[in-house]
Amino acid sequence: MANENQELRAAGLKVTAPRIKILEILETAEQRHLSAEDIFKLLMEAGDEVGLATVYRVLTQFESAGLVVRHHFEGGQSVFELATEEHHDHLVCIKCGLVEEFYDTIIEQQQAKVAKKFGFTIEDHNHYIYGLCKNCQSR
Amino acid sequence: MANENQELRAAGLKVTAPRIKILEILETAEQRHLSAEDIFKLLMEAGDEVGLATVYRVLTQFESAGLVVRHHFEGGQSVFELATEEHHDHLVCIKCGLVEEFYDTIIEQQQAKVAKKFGFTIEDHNHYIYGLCKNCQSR
DNA sequence: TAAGTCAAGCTTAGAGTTCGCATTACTAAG
DNA sequence: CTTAGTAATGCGAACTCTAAGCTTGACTTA
Repeated sequence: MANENQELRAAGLKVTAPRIKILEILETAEQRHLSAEDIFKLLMEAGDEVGLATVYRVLTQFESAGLVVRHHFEGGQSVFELATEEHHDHLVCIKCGLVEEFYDTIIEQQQAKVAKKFGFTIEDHNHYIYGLCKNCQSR
Repeated sequence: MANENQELRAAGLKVTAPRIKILEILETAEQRHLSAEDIFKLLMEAGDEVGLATVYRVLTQFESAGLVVRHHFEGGQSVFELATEEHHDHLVCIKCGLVEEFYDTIIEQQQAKVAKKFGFTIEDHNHYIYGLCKNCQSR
């Protein structure tokens, strides 16, 4: 539990109750990918009094600090996930919302080639594949 | 000019002044990728009285009809482009907004493999590469 | 302990997009 | 060609998501 304290300090952020709670939720929730609202609701359910504005602020700070990554899946709010050491992209089920993470060396390499061909230097990329997961196909 | 009429009819859409004008703009603007606001402004400049709500409505209809494709580039509005026969993805300059289109067979193939591995059937995908274009690098 | 700094909370604001409803325009039938 | 019926437009208001302002409260440092 003092774990979060250290992570926050390491990220150069002051240790405060909202930040600890939000980090805790990100680390323990069943869903890895959560929207600000999701987190807000989980806080409410836990009986924690944190304003929605604070949730947004804290998530933005976490993003700047590299603790979390923000994604914009099709047609909805931003979702946040804890940053991992390795970059990865996402497969999203358009029916049930299931999110799978993938990393494909070949795709990454090809991306670099494409950018080079156009004279671009890559800063970032989004690669989302939308479809139906195994479960949702059979219904 | 009667060209647009036919396209609209072919798409199963009634031929109306706003739809003709918007289609015209999409076909003739220097920028292939336009936001609803962009289109609205161009209409205004041309002296055409079309409501912003109508621009959104028409674009949504065009999208449903398969005439245009909608994209959500990072951090802003949706942009629309005329649908092409062939799918393609995008390189976006985060400084000047330049958009380049690319199609990479290998990436497409790998995507299919990834989806298969996870048991997904692909419905759609977004693949945006963000970076600096040649021009913006040198400044 | 007192002063200063930074975060939290709450409300308000803003951007982007959509909705509701009265009016107008297209289409098809007579 | 005219008319009725349906569908689209225009306008404003509303809505969603997110961020900003400002005051209050908490923690740090002297």
